[in-house]
Amino acid sequence: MASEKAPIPLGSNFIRAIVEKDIEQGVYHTRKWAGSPGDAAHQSAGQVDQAKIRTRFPPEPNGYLHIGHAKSIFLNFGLARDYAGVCHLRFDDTNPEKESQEYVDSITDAVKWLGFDWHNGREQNLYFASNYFDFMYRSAECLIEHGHAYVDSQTADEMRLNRGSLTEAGKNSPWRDRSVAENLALFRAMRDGQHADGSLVLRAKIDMASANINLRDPAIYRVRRAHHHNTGDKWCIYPMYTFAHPIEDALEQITHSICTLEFEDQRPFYDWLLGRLAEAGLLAQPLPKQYEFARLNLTYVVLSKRKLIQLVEEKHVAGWDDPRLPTLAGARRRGYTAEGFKLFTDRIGVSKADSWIDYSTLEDCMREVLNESAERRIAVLDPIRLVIDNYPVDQVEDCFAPNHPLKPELAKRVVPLSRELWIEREDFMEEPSKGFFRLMPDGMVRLRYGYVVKCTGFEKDATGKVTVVHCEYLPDTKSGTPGADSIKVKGNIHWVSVAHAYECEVRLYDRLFKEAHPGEGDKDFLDDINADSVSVIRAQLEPSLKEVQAESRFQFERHGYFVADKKDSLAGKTVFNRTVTLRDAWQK
RNA sequence: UGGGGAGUCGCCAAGUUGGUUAAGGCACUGGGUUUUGAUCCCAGCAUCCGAAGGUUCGAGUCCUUCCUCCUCAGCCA
Repeated sequence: MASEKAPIPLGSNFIRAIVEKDIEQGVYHTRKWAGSPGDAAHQSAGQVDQAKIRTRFPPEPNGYLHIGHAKSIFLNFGLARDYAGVCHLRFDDTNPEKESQEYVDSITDAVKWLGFDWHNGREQNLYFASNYFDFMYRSAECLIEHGHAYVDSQTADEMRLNRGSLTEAGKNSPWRDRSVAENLALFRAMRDGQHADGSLVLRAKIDMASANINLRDPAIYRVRRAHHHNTGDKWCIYPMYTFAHPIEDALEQITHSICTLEFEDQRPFYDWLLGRLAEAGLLAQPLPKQYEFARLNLTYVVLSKRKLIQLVEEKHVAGWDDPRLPTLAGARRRGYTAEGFKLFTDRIGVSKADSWIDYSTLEDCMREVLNESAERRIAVLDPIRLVIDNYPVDQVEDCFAPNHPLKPELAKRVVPLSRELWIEREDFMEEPSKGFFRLMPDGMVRLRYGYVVKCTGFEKDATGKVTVVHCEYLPDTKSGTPGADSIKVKGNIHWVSVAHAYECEVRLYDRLFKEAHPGEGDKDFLDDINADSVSVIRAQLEPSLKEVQAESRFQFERHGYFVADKKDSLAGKTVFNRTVTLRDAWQK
């Protein structure tokens, strides 16, 4: 047995491997944590951190979270959960012009909805980068004092010109060799509002000839007179992401700072900055390390913030929570579940390879979760009348339908049967196509949970459209009675009693885009919008569906999964959204 | 064309320091069960790891060359 290889845990990936190795080697065994973010002095006065690792999910509050973020959330919070660590929710709010409280609120909602929590005992690990502005300012002065940063008076255009190109080295700024005293005075004047927006910028002093352009004296502080959602008008200079992010991680004692691939080139600066600040005694060791994974690419949707904002602002959709949007708020209204997203992220894995996940993979995950959890109900979406001519006019009888075929303990409910029923238009064919085994002239079919009926005729209106189908029922064949199987029929259709039906609004959603890669090439992605991405219908539902709680999810048998819309449903007037159809192997 | 990454079955993705027949999931294809053309069950599904050379008793794992794709030149994140 000892010679057998250990089984590979499901969901094994390179980041888990790194974390496991770090824990095994005790890289963070002596790491301290004073109970809150802080500098070296603060943390060194604390205890050895009980959290084995600290990760963080650091969104910028400048938009709504989407499915791509779900991948990152499950990664970061999941790692913390699996390795006895904690994960911080941190708002990376260093650019006041784009950020707002609305986004902060929607983001916290979404993370909670996915089932995560940033509390660790009494510790509440919800942070804002803007709360570290004082320390960031101090760090900037520290860099200046050690000759690692300078104030540049070049214009943005000049800076760009002197940055060089991918193949050519950049040129030093004429202001690169200002004295420490002058830099300090200038930087303080920037802070004190004595310089116009854009007139001066603080730059790290590294190497204008570096092959890595991010090391060619990156800008780390800019003058920007803007009202900040958290700090108000206290500051007129704001740190850049490049500078702020590593510091945020270090102050929070993050061990594994996980981001997407496009930040790979940034890692050398991340390490450079933290190294300089740690050697100056400002930051506690061990320092956080950055790791990168491939972001999610999903077909048939757009996940870029710019495009999502455009869809919302130009009203191509009804808002950030439009059920067709890949935002988490939209997915929630669509009826997608947190469990489904968990399954999805487990299934797609984490690696550094660029990949495209087909949208159907997500839908499959939602189906899988919903199949297990959603109770069954009956709904006729495109009704035509079925009259059982040999059924007594005023008779009503109870039929019993299981609430969940896989869970008998959920019992059965009563659905009333009477002479006139609504059935699905597509369940009747005057001239059946090959393989069709539902209702057809002279054909027999079972009314699900009721009787076997034989079609005896049908009526059409002036346009040739079938309006009524006639049939006769076989009294001995009621489901659940001994004679039920006396006649075997292949077809089995659902129905709702006309006299008892609850008519209601149902929204059938489809993909927002008709192309797998919206806007691919030089097209405008808006041209790929699917004009039929939603159709609002009046459906006939079984009576038990009239009063249901918002966000209740059901499988409408033979159709798919539906959710009671949490926004537009009124008491006694539920509106349903189609989450996803059932798989349908029948090639029509 | 400089730097940094990535290329393993249709789509994802494991593959420790090179060691026997290349995990797993999804999809797909057969077959079975089924009062949802759903679910479920069973079986099948890469002599091959971007390509070509090389090292080795032995290579997806090491070396060389080449190819393809992604990414970086914001006072965005």
